[in-house]
Amino acid sequence: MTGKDARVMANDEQTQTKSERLRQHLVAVIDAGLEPHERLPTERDLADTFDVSRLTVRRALDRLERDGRVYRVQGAGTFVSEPRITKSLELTSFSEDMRARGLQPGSRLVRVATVPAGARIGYALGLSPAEEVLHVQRVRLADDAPICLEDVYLPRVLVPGLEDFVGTDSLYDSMEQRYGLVIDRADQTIRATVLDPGVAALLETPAFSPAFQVERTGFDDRSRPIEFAESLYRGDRYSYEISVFRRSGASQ
Amino acid sequence: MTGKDARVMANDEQTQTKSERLRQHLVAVIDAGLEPHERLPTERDLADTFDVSRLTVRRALDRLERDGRVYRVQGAGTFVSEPRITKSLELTSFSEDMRARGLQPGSRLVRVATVPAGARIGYALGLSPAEEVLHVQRVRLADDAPICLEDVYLPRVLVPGLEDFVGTDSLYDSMEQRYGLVIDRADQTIRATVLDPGVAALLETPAFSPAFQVERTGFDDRSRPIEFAESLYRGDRYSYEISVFRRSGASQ
DNA sequence: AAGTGGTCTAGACCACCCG
DNA sequence: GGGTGGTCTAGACCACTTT
Repeated sequence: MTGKDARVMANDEQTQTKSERLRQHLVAVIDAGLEPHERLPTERDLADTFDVSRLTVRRALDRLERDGRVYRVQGAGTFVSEPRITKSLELTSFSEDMRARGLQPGSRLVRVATVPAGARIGYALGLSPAEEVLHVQRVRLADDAPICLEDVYLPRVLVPGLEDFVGTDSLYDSMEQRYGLVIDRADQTIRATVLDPGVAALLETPAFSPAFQVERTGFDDRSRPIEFAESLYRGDRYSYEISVFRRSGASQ
Repeated sequence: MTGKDARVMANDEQTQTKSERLRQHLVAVIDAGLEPHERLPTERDLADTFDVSRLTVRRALDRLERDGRVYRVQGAGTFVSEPRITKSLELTSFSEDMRARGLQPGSRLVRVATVPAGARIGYALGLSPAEEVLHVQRVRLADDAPICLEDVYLPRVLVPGLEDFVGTDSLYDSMEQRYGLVIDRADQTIRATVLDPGVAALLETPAFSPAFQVERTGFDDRSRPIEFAESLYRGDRYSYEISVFRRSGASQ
């Protein structure tokens, strides 16, 4: 009963685990004034202070370490990391991505249509080539300037009637709220290319400018494909900033 | 004492934790013949079978889930994932990367020199602009065809005498074996660009071909910068294949 | 020698799904 | 309701670094 009480008690704003609340608290403490390489309290001290088990403390610190906020040295302690410029690559919507870069996201609808999937898109989505998909083509904007041309393909059966809302709402908000579709993971292939004159015109940039070509297949939390997308990003206005880590486990 | 005995006993080949051994065992079981979406034994069953605690089982499954090998559904079970085409972005050397793509890695040394860091490289490495860095420029090959032009800068004080081995050994093997320098994490910025005529000639490709420009700062396990590198990858011969995940923790 | 993080145990309660 | 994964506890021993 104590477990449940504690959980309910502290839920002023959000339903969260103890370790997640502790993690957020530690982030606040670090941001409030700890210097890089300054030592945090020991795991046992934190456990005592916040009246949780040491395992719970370690879970919070594990996440902070994965996020690059702290590093740990066995026998010595846990220390604040040097501030990072880049974050690990995350699955974010275009809108979130632009806001994180301090830009105002926007969108210009080019085409909405129901079409047969065809071989390539059908293969990516695990559909027969004859099965219908909803095709949404948009020019994505940041501060009213074109950033990328995006073609999204969704299995028709998963999103009946979605075309009526495409112009107005966020596509992914609609998918989540109307159909319960949430993309949990996406596999991407990123290529370097140059823009065809037609695409270049849509993106208001010279023909043959450098660009990223991104193919993405989005999966739900049970690894079922629910989205295939192709995007062309202006190379002069977009870059990837990512952190990569040495793999711990061998083989795979 | 039982813990230590068990650890020593099973260390025929490697020194590993119980959860890591269990993880590798499960990978072998999955690869041996489990179908996608087939259910694994329950966590409690695995704990009994392998005579470990449930937490240890969960640690193994956590890693498999992060690697995309399994997915879990609360109340239902743990299931084998659909095979993945792409893996999460990992910190690998060029050589490992090429071997993973089934290509024979190679290298053509262009320049080795000791130079002042300058403002940009010094900033990235946390050095004064006047401090000396070792500059190694190489054309990296796959199956004897040029893939990228790579400029690596290392603080001179960290790698005294390295220039004598640059032509012969793997650069990162040398750094690790001679100086104990291991890159644990790297921050990268990836841009789309086209190749200057000079670089294009080195890479044996037409001028103004599409290319990736990659800036990388490598850090050791205590978040100290130990390497700055710039690479230009031929867009026709290189692409990024990565998985991205919905972030679990909020804020950050 | 003392203290730190790394790993593990045995047991408990919760939220969720229906094999 | 019974079984599943998700979270948490209190305690233990190990490997490692160092006030």
